[in-house]
Order: sequence, then structure tokens, then C-alpha cells
Amino acid sequence: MSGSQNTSMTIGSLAKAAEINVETIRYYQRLGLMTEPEKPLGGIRRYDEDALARLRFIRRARWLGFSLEEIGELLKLEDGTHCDEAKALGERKLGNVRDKIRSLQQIEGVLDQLVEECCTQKDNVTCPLIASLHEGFEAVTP
Amino acid sequence: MSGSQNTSMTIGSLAKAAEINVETIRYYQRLGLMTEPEKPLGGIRRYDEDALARLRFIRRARWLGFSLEEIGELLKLEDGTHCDEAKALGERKLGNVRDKIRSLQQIEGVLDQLVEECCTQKDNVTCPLIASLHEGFEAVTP
DNA sequence: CTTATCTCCGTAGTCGACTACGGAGTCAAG
DNA sequence: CTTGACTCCGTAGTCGACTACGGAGATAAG
Repeated sequence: MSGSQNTSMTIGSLAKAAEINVETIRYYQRLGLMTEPEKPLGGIRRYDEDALARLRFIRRARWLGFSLEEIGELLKLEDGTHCDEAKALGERKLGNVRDKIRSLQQIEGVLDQLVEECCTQKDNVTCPLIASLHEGFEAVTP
Repeated sequence: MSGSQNTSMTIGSLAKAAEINVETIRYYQRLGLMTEPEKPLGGIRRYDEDALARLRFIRRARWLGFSLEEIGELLKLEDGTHCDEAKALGERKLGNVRDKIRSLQQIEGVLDQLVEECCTQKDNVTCPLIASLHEGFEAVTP
């Protein structure tokens, strides 16, 4: 919705915009995560905002520990897969994502407490990180 | 705090308990993520619950997309690093974790909506995944 | 028209994180 | 005291995810 003029980039400017190596984009194309746009008669391919959004999504998802294969599945959800199939997949992925959130929140809690208490306590040499981990850490999936 | 009898395992049973390959444990030891316990005079090393908790933590953190190097830093927080140093590190890591949580929550929201709406809408062929991504996805770090 | 800077595409190399191998030593059960 | 399963330890191989290379063609600026 917001104003964008530069629909249509070369792979180079796309790479710069997404902060991803050109070679990596080409690698993703080979894997089928990105589609190669048509090449105009021995010319140079052009990319649009969708390609950019997709790349950013991939980058973010990688950062969150999803494999390229899993990311492929996530992306299939927005490409016209058959609906019920997509729904099932989406639900699985959603569970996955929620597990990760829960795990991260546990780590967050522990870290937060750690930072709080860190310099307050003097006698307890071992910080309470692992101790806390013992308790709350059997619940979630990995 | 809870009752545990089997303090003292061999590397094999430790591996089984943590659901991690023996070789992987040895690899972590080489990297310094796990310490090798003393070997009793040409005998066999023994591991305790702490080692197990540590391994589980590593596994979980890996699953959440942290590199072994980052995990090393997280673990340093509970080994007696100097406090202010640890605190700074902890705060950085905390920010990191919170970014991940936020990212995952965005994905969660999008996936959730997707699953909801998936079979309801008929005319809109492209599911709203990427569309939503466009909007909310500039905020967080990766 | 030239020159610099891309793009294209295939192939090869790197890096992090494992995973396997193999031979010598250890231990527990029978 | 043997046998089978396991440990120890060094080295080597694999796999996923990039990253680099190099030569031929395209395009834009001067």
C-alpha cells in the first residue's frame, strides 16, 4: 500500500535490498524457493517487490532456525496449494512456531532473572541459569 | 531438588538420555561447550545431571537457531564469568531472544489467520501470507 | 565506441555442525 | 577367563547452506 517506485530490480539491487548475496538468491532459485522470472530474449531478468518480500521472509525464517526445506513448506502455503492440504500443513507449522515461542519465552524468563539477580547476589557463585533450566525445560518439544 | 537416583552415567547413557549422539557430545567437548570429567586412572568418565541439563539446553537452543558459538556465550553466563561482563552479555542475549520471540509471534499471527481463513475464502486465490508479511515485517532485527 | 560494471550459468570450494570409523583399552555377565 | 558391549581418541567423511570463480554476453555512462 505504501508508495514504492522501484518495482523491477536486477538481481543485484534485489540482493542489496534484501541484504542477501546474489549467489544465495541464485542458490534459492535452484532449490525452488524462488522462481526465476522470464528472461527477455537474451537479456536480464527483473524482480519485483514480491521477490523481495519472499527473500526477507526466508532470511528471517532461517534466523529463527527453520531449514530451507521447512521454509519451502511455509512458502507453499501462499502459493496456491490445495486448501485443505495447506491448512493441515499450516496447523503443523503453527504448532511448531508456538513451541519455539514457548521455548524462547522460557529462556527469556531465565535470562531476565539472571540479569536482574546477577550482581545482587554475592554468595551464590553459580548463576541460576542451569538451575532454572532443570525445572521448566521438560515441557516443550524440540 | 526433585528426586534423582542415577547421578553418574557413562557417556552412552548420557547420550541416550539427552537424545544426542555420543560423537556429538565428544564434539561439544572439543569445542569447550561441555567439560570432560576426570578420568579415573585409565578408566571411564562419568557424567551427572548437570551435564544432562546442559546438553538439553544446547539441543533446544540449536533448535531455536542459535549457533554453537552463541550457545557458548549463553552457557558462559552460568559458569562463573565476572558479573558485570555476564550481565552485559545477558542483556544482549535477552534482546536477541526477544527479537526472536517477536518475529515468531508475527509468523504465528499470520499462520493462524491463514489457517482460519484458508477454506473460508473462495475468490482470493493467493493466501494472505506474503501480503501480511509485507506490512508487519520491517520491525524486527534479523 | 569503449570501458566499467553488471548478469548469466555451471562448477567448485568453504564453513558449521555433525557423524562415522577403527583400533586399543575397560568392564560386567556368564 | 572369555565374550560382547561399551569407552576412548584421533582422524576422516557427510550434509546443509552458502560463497567464490570464471568466462561469455548485456547495458549504461562517458
